[in-house]
Amino acid sequence: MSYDFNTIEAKWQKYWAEKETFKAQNGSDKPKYYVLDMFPYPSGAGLHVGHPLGYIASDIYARYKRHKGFNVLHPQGYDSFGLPAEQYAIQTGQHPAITTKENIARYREQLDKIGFSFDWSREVRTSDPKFYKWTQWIFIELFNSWYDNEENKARKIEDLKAIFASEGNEKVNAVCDEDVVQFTSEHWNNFSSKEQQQVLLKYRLTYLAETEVNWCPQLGTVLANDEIVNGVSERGGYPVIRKKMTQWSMRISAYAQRLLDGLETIDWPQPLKDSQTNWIGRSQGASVTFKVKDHNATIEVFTTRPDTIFGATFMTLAPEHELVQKITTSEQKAEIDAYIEATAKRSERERMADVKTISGAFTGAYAEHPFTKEPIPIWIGDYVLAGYGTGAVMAVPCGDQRDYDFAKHFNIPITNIFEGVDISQEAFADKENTVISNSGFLNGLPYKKATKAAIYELEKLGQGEGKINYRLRDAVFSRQRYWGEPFPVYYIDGMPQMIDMKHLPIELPEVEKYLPTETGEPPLGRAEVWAWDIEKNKVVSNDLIDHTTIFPLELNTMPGWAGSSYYFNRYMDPHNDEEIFSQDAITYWKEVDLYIGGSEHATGHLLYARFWQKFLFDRGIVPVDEFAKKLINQGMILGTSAIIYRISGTNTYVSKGLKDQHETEELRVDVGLINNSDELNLEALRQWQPQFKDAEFILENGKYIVGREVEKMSKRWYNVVNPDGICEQYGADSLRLYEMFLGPLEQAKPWNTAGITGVHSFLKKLWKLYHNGDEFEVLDSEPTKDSLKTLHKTIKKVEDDIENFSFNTSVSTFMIAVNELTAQKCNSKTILEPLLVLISPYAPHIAEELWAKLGHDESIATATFPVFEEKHLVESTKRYPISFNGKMRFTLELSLDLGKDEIEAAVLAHEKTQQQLDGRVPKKVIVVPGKIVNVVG
RNA sequence: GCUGAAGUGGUGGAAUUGGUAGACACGUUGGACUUAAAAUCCAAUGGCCAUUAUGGCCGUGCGGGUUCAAGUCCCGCCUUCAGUACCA
Repeated sequence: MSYDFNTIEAKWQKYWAEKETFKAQNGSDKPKYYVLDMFPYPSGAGLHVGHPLGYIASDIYARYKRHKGFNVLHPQGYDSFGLPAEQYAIQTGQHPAITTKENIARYREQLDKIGFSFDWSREVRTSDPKFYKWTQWIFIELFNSWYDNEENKARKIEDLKAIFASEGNEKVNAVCDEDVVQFTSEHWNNFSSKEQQQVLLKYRLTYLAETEVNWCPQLGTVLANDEIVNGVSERGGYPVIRKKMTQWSMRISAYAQRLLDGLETIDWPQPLKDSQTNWIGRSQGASVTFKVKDHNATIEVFTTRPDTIFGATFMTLAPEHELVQKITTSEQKAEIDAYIEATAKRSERERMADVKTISGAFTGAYAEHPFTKEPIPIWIGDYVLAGYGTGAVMAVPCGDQRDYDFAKHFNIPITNIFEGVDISQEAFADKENTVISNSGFLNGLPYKKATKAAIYELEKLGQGEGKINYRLRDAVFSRQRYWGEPFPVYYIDGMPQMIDMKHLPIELPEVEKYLPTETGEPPLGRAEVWAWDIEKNKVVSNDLIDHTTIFPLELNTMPGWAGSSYYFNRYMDPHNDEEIFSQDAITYWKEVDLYIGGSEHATGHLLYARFWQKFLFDRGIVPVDEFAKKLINQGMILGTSAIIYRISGTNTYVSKGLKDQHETEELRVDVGLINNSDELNLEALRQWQPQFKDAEFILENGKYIVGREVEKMSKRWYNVVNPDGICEQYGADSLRLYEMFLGPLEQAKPWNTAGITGVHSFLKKLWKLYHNGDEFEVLDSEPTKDSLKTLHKTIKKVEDDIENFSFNTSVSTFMIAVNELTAQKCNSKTILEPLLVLISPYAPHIAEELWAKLGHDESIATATFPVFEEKHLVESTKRYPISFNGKMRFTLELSLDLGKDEIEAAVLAHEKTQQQLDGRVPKKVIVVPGKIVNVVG
């Protein structure tokens, strides 16, 4: 019987599904282990071979952990809200729910063919109302919370109301909007309900605010910072402009420090941690308040170098700074207005691309230096960003290159406050080697002491304090889209009201078109039934809005990251309609032990998910404040495009080796048209696209050889390889092994279908090992010492490899083992049975088949991982470290079972006499001039 | 510019962490089997030189250094990829 992988794989996939082999129980005597993949967005294009890489790795680990006696949770689901389905709906009128459902069905079919051990009974979809009920619930919880800096955690808004009612807000140390004014309990109690709501909104963890947002006109929506790449939208590459809008925001800035601190406690890749650290952007310094001369106004700046305050010879405000209009003198007004207009016109992208050009304008106003009381001219310039710090800087040209360049450009005086430093060419920014001079009370002090002293003096004046500033901004949470979670929010008198939890979910209404309305409202503005009846507690028709009992509902939807910020917890108890998850479930599973996914989510999903987890922790809903202990970023699998060379102006194509003789242009063709040796199938090409029907070819040695280029797998380059075809031709086990064999999990690597024959023939050899001719035959015979050695060597290596996520090398180990066992003609059950368990995480189908043939009724998934016994390896070479002449240290590799002293003596003896060692002679002794370095037995 | 990772045969990649560099596989070449092809099996395969046993020299981006011993450690360069960018 030959290795009929198609039949075997279909059989076992059906078996696993029917027997629910991989269904996880909430609770067990075994220790728990939670292995999670980043759930996919089901796009219309289906899976290519790059997608399953991480899933295969996590599946191997999950299956391994089951063999090791763990109760493993390994779920899968779909991140099914998103822009592509909506764009498709706009173009075709097809409801996104239908497109999404179809795409999911296709994904599932493809995933099933690869033989994953997912517990599909726990599947979640973010676009399923049963799921987004809980997304809405978390939103409400955030709305009903505030961040207490004293306790350093989120607390219920009820607590805050109680504090306001009894003592006002004077003593409250909370993360809140900057414009809150102080009030007493008496004030509070006399506020109208609306006034109270307005005040509370400034404290809530999700709040409504007029914010300047990244507006993308082409997409008709607001984008978060991480959805913008190089000043254009990540999806589609459209321009993005700044615009003021009333939006929901998430007060993630409250968690900036804890998000940083938490990184210390989790085992995530350093590059990923670095980019989160960078994104949060903590900088320590001071805030300094400058009085504006002749105005009742002050300018607050943030600086990391308060020690250089005596070097401040001017100030620069961002053009958008609110004080600009107020302080600009009439003589300077025209110039300032012109400059502001010019900068506003420049897109974010132009501003970024053009950082070299120095521009700015003088307001005519002066600030007063806190210590010298000298006047300091106030300028505006677009190198100061409105969105960072206070949107204003004290410019110290001698210590900051940008200030220096600005000063030179506008002929502003530069004062040198550094001892023994030449600043005639450039600014001096080396903190560590700074000695301050020309700076009053700071003279002679180094950076650290000067900083301390400056802050101390500023505090005395009441014009500054030490401060930590973060780059991390609150996250805008509104999207002007249809295909997202609706907010559980209606408005009374312009103030947002939460819909009671028991009426959730608020389901998406039907609309006839998925575009924004003519008046610029989000698509939900088109819904005819989208108003809230507070008496009936249900969504009713818009016509009925009377602002007495029926009120308008929020028209925005939530962003893509809403559902993905907690889905990992929902898998623990996915069908619970009463709670987001039971406390039993979350107490048992706690957190994700291993999370595998792409590094592109570093500053998006992975940051927001950590934020929500910390919030849920503060509110006692989850037991740990980091959701994933260990995370691995799998590398991208790249495509190997095929290139043909057209002679310019003709329909003649020249083979790669001859292309230099002609003037050619490159065209990419489908990689499916290429055989294993880069030869193009001309007939298939002619049929592929009409333009090649009458093409002519200049061949070399009778063949057309294509050029190859490694690049991202994409339909555009015709280099996409579909896993279905691979499964059909070589089997899922081959696909799984090959994806691992390609290279280290975390590294980007090119796909080349040709190489799969290596792992495929390994599987055929493995199959043969269990067969005598056509008959299955495994005997109860005593294993040979060599076979035991092979087995235990393999156990050791594979176990180490899996623990270190170095799956590529264990595939090689299997190959070596099978080759050795074949050469040993091993047919002993003692060897062949545990070997299957080792291989089963990688190639589960063939392992199940052979396992069943060995007479097991239960799935191999229930088998125990074989135990490594060192005694079987003692016959092999062994390393002995010895010292020699008291100084040199050697490692001797011998197949002799000798003691340390004997070896030392033996080596000395051998070196001198080349005589026998204890009756046995090492095969080879490597000698470097006069000294033995290595002995190989 | 800054941060991080990495440079090993024709290719993907190994190397027990300082101890025989190139495991394993692809590809290539030769051979066996076959009418033929596919499949399968065997052999060779870093470079140069020598050779009808065996052998020698050079080799892990470049230049130095430490060491009996360096792909691995140290110093200085070069290149590539990824992230980030007027962050005060």
